[in-house]
Amino acid sequence: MQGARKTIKEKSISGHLTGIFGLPVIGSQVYCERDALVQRSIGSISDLIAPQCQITTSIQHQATPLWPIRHLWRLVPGCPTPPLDDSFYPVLRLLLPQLDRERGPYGVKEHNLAKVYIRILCLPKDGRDAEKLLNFRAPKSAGAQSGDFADVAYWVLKSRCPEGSKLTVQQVNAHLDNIAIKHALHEPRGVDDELIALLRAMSASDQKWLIRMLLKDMKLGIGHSKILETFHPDARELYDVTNNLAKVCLLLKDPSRRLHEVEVSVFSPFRPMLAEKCDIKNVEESMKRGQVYYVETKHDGERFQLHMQDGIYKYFSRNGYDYTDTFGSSALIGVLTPHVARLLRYDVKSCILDGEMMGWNTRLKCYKMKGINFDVKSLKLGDVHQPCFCVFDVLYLNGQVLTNKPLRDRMRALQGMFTPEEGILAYTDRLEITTGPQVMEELNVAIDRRLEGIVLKDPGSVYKPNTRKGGWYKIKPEYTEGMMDHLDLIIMGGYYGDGRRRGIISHFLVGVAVPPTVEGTEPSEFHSLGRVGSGYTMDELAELLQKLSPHWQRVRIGYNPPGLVWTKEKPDVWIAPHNSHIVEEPAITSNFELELGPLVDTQIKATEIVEARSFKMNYTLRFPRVEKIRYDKNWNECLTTIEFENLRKEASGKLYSRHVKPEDDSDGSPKKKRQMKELPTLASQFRGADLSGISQSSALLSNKEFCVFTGWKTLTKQEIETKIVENGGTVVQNPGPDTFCVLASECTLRVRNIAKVGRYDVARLDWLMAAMEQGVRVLPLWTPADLLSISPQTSEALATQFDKYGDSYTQPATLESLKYSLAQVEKLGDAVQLTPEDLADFDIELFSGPSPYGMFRLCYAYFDKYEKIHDPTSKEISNLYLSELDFCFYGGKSTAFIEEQTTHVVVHSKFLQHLAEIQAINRQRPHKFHLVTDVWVEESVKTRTRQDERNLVVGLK
DNA sequence: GCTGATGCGTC
DNA sequence: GTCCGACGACGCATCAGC
DNA sequence: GTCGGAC
Repeated sequence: MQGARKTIKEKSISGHLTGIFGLPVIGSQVYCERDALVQRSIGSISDLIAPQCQITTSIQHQATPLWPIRHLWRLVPGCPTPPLDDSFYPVLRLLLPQLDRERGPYGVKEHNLAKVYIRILCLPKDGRDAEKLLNFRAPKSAGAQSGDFADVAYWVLKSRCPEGSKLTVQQVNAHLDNIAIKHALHEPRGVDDELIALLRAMSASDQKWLIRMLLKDMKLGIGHSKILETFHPDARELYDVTNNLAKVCLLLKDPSRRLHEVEVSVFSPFRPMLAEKCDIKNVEESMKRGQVYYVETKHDGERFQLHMQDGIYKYFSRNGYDYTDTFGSSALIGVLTPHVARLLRYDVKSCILDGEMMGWNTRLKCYKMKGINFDVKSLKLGDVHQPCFCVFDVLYLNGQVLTNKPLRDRMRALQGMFTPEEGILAYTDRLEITTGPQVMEELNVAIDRRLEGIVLKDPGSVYKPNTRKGGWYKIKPEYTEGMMDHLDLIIMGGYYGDGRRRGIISHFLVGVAVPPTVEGTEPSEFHSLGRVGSGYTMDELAELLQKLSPHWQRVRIGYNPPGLVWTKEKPDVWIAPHNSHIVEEPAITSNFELELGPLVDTQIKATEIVEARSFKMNYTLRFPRVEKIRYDKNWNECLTTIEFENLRKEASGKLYSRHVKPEDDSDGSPKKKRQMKELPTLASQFRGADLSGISQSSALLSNKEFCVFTGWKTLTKQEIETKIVENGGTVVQNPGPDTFCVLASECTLRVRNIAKVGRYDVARLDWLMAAMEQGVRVLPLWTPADLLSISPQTSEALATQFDKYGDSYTQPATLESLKYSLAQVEKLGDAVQLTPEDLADFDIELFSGPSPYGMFRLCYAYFDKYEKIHDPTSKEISNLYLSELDFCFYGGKSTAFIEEQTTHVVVHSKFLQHLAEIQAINRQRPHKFHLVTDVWVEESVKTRTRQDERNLVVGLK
């Protein structure tokens, strides 16, 4: 059996090689024959004579000068010089077009190719063949070959192409080079010319292979690992650390010579080490007892590696693409390198760093979430966002390769390699832990901070390029059953599949129902939400298609099927809703509780439902897949637009406003069903006390829900919880939407995390204990001194009270009262430790709608109130206190000096003496600030919206 | 100048 | 366990057509 | 990124 399988495998390799290169290569002899292959394929470069080997079956012994290749290389800016000796490379790069990094993109895919072929073959526009090419996936048009463009093209070309082929491997490579060059030079005509030339010179079956090369998918039924392996036992490993097929061919010319050590090297992009997906449930059992592990935050950015040697820098993306141009090749150029060069320790002469490139908002001082209107690879100088490289590994340092050192040694080497600077260059946060609950705790911290998840690393692991099983584990809440809500969506349409799934409807357009206007009737309108094409097995798909296939109808332009509403994204075929079925897709949309650890109940970041342009709903799911096909549900039971909006708001709405919606408070609204399937339970010491048998002795805390984080003085947490219940209160282990406040005796890590999220007030236990001990009937109002952390709502409420006590915004105030209020503001500003993530939420808030109390959230202002600019010790000459107070109350930040981050300078409307000087300062700044008067602040407060600075600007030219 | 289509990189 | 292809989303660049 | 399927 084993033998039989092996034979098949070998046959497929040799078969394909034979098919393409016309070589009689058999089974395991493939690489033994390699030298012959090289000789035939490329000949000797030195004599400038090209080989005789050529694509596909016929072999023509034709000598071709090689000069075009050499010549062309020079035309490509920044291209490395080609290998100038015998090499299998010209062949291998055709076999593995996806791995070839030396030829740029062709800018041509199926659709463009179809148009080119139609044009150059002068095919009738509405004819059968044109239709075949353009709709190559549709079985009706393309027939038996549907789903494989190259195959479809072959049948179209068959009768129109010359029989024999004359092209050599070199010529093919030269043409492909030409296409890439013409594309890079934005000369589509040039690309056409090349394709025409190729078409004239090649047989139909050669064209088929050429098309596959152009599409960078050879459909060999064999992956690149196997091909490389066949070429040389070390080829794969070498490829993983170089991303360079030419180098692989060059260094591994001799199949019998093994490479003793394959190592990363400076300026060669390696394929980065990956982390294995891991469910938090299984973490504890797979952790070795007593062993130390690292926990790192998993940033949602883009993987990058930085190579440096002697002041030359290069940056490579995950797949080995060079982005040095955007980040900078030296200390003198680029958006990042000038800073990095400054921060690297003086004695670092060469290094390779691995990390995640994040976008940093310089004004809000936070990381930008990936995705929404943002690409870290295309940042420019002067943007509010700048790239920040979060480093988590070092693979090479001052001539020494570190990949084979255990992670803990590499971390030692990394330590101190550079001075981290906020928003520029950072060490990825790392914690040493030993137990499962600690991992859990860290995951929850990550959830609180709306990070993607965490990465668990074995300190003993060595760096293994391109492997997922090397001792790194990524843990995301999504990986745990029960963390997801399930959306029941209706299939609105279908799409024809590709490759393995060719010829059938393989993926779908799904949507939600508009609730019927008359209650009890069936929904008649459905809005598209997204596409989905995975999560089901082929068998499940077959079963579904069997039920659906009688009802598919072709989508025609200009005709909208009744009741189906989509926008840009249109399916190939549609189905009437009453014939359709429901699929269930998972999405994180809501609060969830882990019954584990001292945990925090909160929603995770809202990226699972994302804004989308292509669908009617204007939202879609981020990583969609079908969890279940719901034959048990009727078509009219699918999710409604209203339900979807509610789910969405649960996830993202709260992030915007941090207000609990009134309807959420009333228990009349149906609580969302949540499937908590066999979540792990927690050791009893982490659980809350059993409070069921406690009798109530006071109503002091009635209708109030508390969450106790710590003990107090001699009392344990459970004893405090008991007291709360005795006084009529309720207790939860994790704060939720109904929680009155969190209680703690000191600023523990957990308190700080809660404070960072800023949604809850955290009160000192002293305050509550004092009230309970004194036996007061009404809970005393807290003062800022009673609070460890203040939510924005409470902050606002406190501010309102101060108004009541005389600090009106319009009435003249005494110096004393102002000072008090300002101190208060300052205190609040200190207490509300908003994380960058929160600020980002406010960012969204500000740009997508007005906010009642955060209108100055993005603003950093300098108030021009002293005799000398920038000198708080000089005499005060203009009274801007009121403006400043207002400004700070409504989210602004005032600074003592004009700083880089300063967005506004506020001058008094009656005191304009400093104007010229301030304008002069502004002119020298790369980021200009707005120059406004106190009237701007006043008007903004009055209207509760930030006024356009230009309308109230003074004297700016 | 805007929009939609198309291609190419990331996740 | 591994590898691989078939799928999802985005942003950005470019180009054709309005 | 996700997933199922083949080996």
